Amino acid sequence: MRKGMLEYCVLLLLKHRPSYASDIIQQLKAAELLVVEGTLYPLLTRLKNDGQLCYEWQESTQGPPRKYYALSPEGEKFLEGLDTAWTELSNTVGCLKNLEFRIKN
Amino acid sequence: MRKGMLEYCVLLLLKHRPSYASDIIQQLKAAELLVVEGTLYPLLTRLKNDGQLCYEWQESTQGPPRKYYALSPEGEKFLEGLDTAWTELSNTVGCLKNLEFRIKN
DNA sequence: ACTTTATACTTTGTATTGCAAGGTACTAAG
DNA sequence: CTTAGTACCTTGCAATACAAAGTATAAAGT
Repeated sequence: MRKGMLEYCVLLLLKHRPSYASDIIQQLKAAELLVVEGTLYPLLTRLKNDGQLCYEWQESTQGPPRKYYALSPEGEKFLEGLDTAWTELSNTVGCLKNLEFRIKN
Repeated sequence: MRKGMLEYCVLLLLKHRPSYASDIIQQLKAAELLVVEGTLYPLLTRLKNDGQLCYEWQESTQGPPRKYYALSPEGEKFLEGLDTAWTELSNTVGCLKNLEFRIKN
């Protein structure tokens, strides 16, 4: 069911604050969404290639440098579209659940 | 983004009322979820093969007979699991959106 | 110096899902 | 007996998620 939602969740996170992959995974885990590297890295690369994200390398005090991703202006517009889609999907499910509710009572 | 949500929506509909494919498509359209035959038929077949749905043929007054699908007891349990997953996903997105809200104001 | 550990980024192969497009079959009307 | 309407089904392709394995950098221990 989470399919396709990851993109939205990652963009929401990055709008809040630019982050690098491992950090994103930790933040999503805090929001109870488990993602693994093999899922996230290709997603970030794809969003960058599509122009929705940009990144810059930053040194780390504890290991190799990190790729900090952030939303591009294009990405912000794209995210607004996803916001709309999410709202509509939410409404649809709510509508279908109410249907179920009505029959039960 | 709708990936994986269709299954949930279809099961919600069928819990409400057993239906056949073309009718399901119409009902989903009424809930503003556009689905096409090439998506729905394989989904129904898969859910039936997994034991979540069962069906029976019923004559129609206006054309060929229809395959009415309904939830099996197993399917009802499965749907409860999806209900939980949906609630959690909703919470996760809400959480991530609030993060965004806080930074904006 | 060299190995180990921790951190971070990347790639490959596979399963699942959604969809466009095309096909089959039954019924009723002309 | 052809046409139109309805309904069901299949095939091939693209996109997404993931497991698993690989590469690379830096710091700490020996």
